[in-house]
Amino acid sequence: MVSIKDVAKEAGVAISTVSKVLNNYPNVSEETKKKVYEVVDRLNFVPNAVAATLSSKKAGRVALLISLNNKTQAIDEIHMQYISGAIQKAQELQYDVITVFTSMIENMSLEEMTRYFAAQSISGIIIFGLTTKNKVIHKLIESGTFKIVVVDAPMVNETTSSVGVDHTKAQYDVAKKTVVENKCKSILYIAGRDDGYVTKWRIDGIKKLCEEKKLKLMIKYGDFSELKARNITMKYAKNKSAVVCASDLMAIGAMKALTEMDIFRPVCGFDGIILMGYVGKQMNTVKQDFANVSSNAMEELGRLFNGESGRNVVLPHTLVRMKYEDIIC
Amino acid sequence: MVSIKDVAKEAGVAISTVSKVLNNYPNVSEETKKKVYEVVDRLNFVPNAVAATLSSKKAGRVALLISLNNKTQAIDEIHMQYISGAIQKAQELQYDVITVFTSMIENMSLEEMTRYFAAQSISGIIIFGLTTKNKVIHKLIESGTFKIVVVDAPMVNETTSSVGVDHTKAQYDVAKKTVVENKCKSILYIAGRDDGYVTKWRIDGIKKLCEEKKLKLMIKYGDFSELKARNITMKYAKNKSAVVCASDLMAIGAMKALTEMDIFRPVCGFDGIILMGYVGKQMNTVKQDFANVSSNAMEELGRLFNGESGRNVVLPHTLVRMKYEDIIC
DNA sequence: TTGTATGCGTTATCAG
DNA sequence: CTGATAACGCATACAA
Repeated sequence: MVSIKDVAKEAGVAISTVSKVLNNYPNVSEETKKKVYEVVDRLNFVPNAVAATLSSKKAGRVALLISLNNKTQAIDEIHMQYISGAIQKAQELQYDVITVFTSMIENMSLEEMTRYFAAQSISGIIIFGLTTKNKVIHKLIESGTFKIVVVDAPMVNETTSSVGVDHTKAQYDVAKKTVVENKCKSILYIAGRDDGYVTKWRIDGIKKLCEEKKLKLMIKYGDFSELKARNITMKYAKNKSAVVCASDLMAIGAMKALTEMDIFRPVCGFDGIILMGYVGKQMNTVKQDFANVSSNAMEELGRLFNGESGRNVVLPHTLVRMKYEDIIC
Repeated sequence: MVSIKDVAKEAGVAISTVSKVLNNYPNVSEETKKKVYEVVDRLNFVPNAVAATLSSKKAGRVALLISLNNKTQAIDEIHMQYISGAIQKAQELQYDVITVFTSMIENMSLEEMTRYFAAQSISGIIIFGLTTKNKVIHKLIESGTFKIVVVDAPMVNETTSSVGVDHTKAQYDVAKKTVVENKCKSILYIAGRDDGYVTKWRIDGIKKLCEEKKLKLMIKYGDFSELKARNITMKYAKNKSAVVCASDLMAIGAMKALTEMDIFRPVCGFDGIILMGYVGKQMNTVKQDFANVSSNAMEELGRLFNGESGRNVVLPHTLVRMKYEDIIC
């Protein structure tokens, strides 16, 4: 294994000089730079990331904290996009990434959780799928021990940023399009889980629309469950003129129910997952670019690492109709 | 941050003693053990994994190498299962895990790739989705530099194990069931990509069945593409009595084509992905437990770390019919 | 501009 | 059975 020592010897300079060249320190002559780079190239040297993080005080290791609480694997697509987007950007920024599932740390106290991350020299964490119920993680965020970026949750402080689309506006937009297209008068809204931040935001969106358009609105909680959405639809959709759902999966459940009931009601979803293309009928949905979201989250973490303070980052969304022809390949 | 030094001081022993206690070295008195553990507990000490891997010579960091070449996100489910299964088991075995996508290393030479992993102190690699075309990775395997477990590819040597279901038998089983149920006489087989190892194995399976049952067999390569499977079906399915596909996605494409052609032919798939439940009609498919596969791969890597030599590990598969009622929740 | 020396938190090899 | 002490590979304050 060729180390920085070998490079130094071969180039006829000191270890520290090589280190300086590699880390772009200002006071190094062009000549030695060239010399060092030549040897680095020739010996095919890559600095040992483990040694670097041990030695350096500066941030560079980040943990992806992912909740796999939902049993349904149909949304694995979303997590996978999150992971690959984050890892891609991390490589660009030269950060190391470890992936952690909440199931691995769910019973820890704040102390234990802090140690757990500290033991891995983690300096930043990106949290996906945080609910209001997870108290320990909230404490972790408040503690300020780590730089944290939360996706789709309104946590912002000196060491914490939040990243995500504007769920209120997105829900408003997609519902409006559906309602206008079909001249609807009353809406059955199937919300997510009451412990989810996005749930509240999206409800705000649908409420705003209904006030503006003077539509009657009934809100039921479907817990992001396809089955519950199905049952709710069976029970309440008949005398409504549209079913607006807070997720694609619930929209699929609602649509299947309507088909069975043999009545037509426009349905719209939220997320833009590929699965939507397979269920036969088209519908409007909000398309989030999940890889882009987590890529942005990683960049935002970079800002925090550089000493800047937390903020709220809003990412764009688009409205789409997904049909089979679009997704087949 | 409490370190081993703090523990040593607090317990009134030497650093090395603490280390020995923590790593279960033989020659330590029960008394000092108890003393050390008490302090470890009280100070909530967790050894720094980064420092440990830098210092220790022993294997403990593994890379998950994942191909995301297919555009279709419908199979993200599979990758996600692979990842979570591997990480779960790794935590159990006290290994560190990093996730690497082939896109990040695809243009590297053997040298560069070796450095890349070495730079991260990687000692073991689990490879998913290897094709015959990736020459550099084959060289990496032959080099013996790392302990490697390959999923679904027949690479076995002193430092390499392979893990996966018996694809030949699985293809034979699922096709047989379909053929028998429907009393078929001739088969259109839509294979995967010709550079995939599983493709060859599965073809062996269908050939064996056709010989046994004296069925006429036509084989076409669908490249695991839903669209190609669709086109192949359109072109050749009419005068066959069943369509056997080497993947669920292709089976879905075939089924959609048959529906459009307004003819019925039994179709069977391979993989058992959730998506199958959404496409309306049921069909037979092979269910692989992907999380279990990668969990086993991680365990196998552990064996290699312990100095044992490579081998071929065959995991069980099951036959299922997936319908909507089974997957909704 | 370059080199020297020290430390990061462990593990491992000795000597005691 | 226990304790110094030298690595591990790199970063960095400080000296030259």
